[in-house]
Amino acid sequence: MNTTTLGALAEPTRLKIVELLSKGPLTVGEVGNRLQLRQPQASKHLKYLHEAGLVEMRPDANRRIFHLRLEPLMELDGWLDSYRKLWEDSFDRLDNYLMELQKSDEQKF
Amino acid sequence: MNTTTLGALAEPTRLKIVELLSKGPLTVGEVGNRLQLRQPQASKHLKYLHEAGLVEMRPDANRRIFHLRLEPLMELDGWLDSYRKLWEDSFDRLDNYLMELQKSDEQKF
DNA sequence: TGTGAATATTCCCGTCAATGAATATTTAGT
DNA sequence: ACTAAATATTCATTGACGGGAATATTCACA
Repeated sequence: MNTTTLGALAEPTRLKIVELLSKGPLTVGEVGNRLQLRQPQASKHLKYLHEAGLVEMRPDANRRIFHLRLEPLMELDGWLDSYRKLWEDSFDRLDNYLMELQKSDEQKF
Repeated sequence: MNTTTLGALAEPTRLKIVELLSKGPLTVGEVGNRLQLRQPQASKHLKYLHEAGLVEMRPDANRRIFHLRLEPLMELDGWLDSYRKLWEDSFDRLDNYLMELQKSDEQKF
């Protein structure tokens, strides 16, 4: 797994930006407005996200429109695959346990 | 989503520790050996992971056995849910596009 | 109670990154 | 060319964190 992606998401403001952009592309100013950021901070965080590959940019005259890149999130999702198996296994074991419990309960009647 | 989890995973060594512990519990020393860490670094990273809730500890006499906690990873998985929909949608659109392409190809014959 | 093994903690240092303030750059329209 | 709007960059400050080295703690056992 790529720690660059994780590092980019590990900062609260940047995580909010990602969540915001998941609903659609926005300009720097719009990101700043919605998250109550000063303009330079919005620019900086978006630059960081861009360098981390989490975001793409399309210039539009005076402004720059940012939109989310899904690839890093897909990679993260892939990384989680092996862990998903782990907790699915434990749910299976819990299921078995509960079914065994029920069996032994039934024997009481 | 919890940035604590993301922050803990964003450091390469800690990510390796998580991956290592996904295969089973280990002592501090064993973690250090397998990842070529000096003992204090192993201790520190495991402490960090513990405070972030990614790891649990069971004392065993002289030693401490660490094992992975799945809950934070499950939370991360849940956070990814909404994004999964996004790329599944784009795959759907790609499917549609390819099917339209095929249709128009067929018209050539 | 003394010893060795396993682990934790402390201190120092360098680096990175976040913030705020100020300033520079780019672009469209006149 | 000039201006205003949108955005980027620079600079200084501060705090977090990672690595290394040294030391402290804990525990079983004799």
